[in-house]
Amino acid sequence: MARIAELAHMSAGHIYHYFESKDAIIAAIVARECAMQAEGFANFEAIPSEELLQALVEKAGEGVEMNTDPFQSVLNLEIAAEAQRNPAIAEMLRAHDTKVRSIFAALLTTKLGLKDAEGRVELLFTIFGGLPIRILRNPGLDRDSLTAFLRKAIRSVLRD
Amino acid sequence: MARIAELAHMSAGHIYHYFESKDAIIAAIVARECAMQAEGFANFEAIPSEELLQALVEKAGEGVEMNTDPFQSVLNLEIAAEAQRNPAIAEMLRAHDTKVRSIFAALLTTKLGLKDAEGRVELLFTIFGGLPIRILRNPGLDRDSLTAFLRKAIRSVLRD
DNA sequence: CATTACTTCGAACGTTCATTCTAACTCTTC
DNA sequence: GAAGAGTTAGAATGAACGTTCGAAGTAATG
Repeated sequence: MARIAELAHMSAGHIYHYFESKDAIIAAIVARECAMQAEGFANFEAIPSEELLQALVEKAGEGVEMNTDPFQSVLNLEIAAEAQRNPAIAEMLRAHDTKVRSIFAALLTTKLGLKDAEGRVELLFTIFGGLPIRILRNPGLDRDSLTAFLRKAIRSVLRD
Repeated sequence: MARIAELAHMSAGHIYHYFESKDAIIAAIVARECAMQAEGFANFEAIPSEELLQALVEKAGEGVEMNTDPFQSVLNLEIAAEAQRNPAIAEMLRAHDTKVRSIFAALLTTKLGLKDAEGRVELLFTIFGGLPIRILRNPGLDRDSLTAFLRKAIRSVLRD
């Protein structure tokens, strides 16, 4: 709280006029991150069926960039760690995950005509969700090389 | 420390006869986890070249099982979170990661004759490293369905 | 100008936590 | 069985942290 107050240029006590507790701040951060991610997924819905596969393959680079970004990757890991000890945060994360999973699976089913879309989605989410851990363990990661093979994998997973 | 003492059936003070500090306990846990993981990778080296690809595809199921195990996945996420605020732990993780990455990449290069093995390894490590986050966000994850597509992806990534 | 409401501060509080220390206990050795 | 070394407990310590609270400051209203 002291550090947050410092960064927000206010006293620690003053923060409690905006947030009920530190947990409320954390919940707000997580909610904002979930909302931002949901927005990203919403963009896919506007893409015509015949372009979707190619678009997903191309967007892989952005996904790698975003999920290995120093700020974003640290925040995402921090959120995961918080969810392990804070049931309220875990619940937020799970509800959000269920939502984006079904959105994305529906996309694959209807636009790409794929069976078992849920399993494919889980694999893709595992990969992008795993990037923060990867960059933590190997900060010198060659993003381009990884992206190249990721694109191969995506094409394979999104094929019948 | 109180909780550790309770689980170890000793007083909190007594623990300090075995470990210098709480950080030393954490470092020991991380070192043990790294050693166990390194052992697992060492097993691959005994596999003949012509069986390796098939073995890796088959071992995917075990990898999913292990990395979504309630204890193991929570511990791995906890270690990652710790590394974010404890430089000593981060260094251990990175040194270990460099080691296993090069072991595995050498395997792919010499036994499977693959180029750009490093990139392939990064993708595989990203996937398995991402499983703890996946199971956290979706505890109801269908492991079999995920494993099926993971095997497809592995075959694709380990092809020329 | 006076009164009221809102804003902001920072000290104080209570709790939690890792760590230290002293004293008691247990075993070994002569 | 006495002495000494190693072991264990548990209270004490001091720091860190989230939160509360009263006072001081600022703006709005009549």
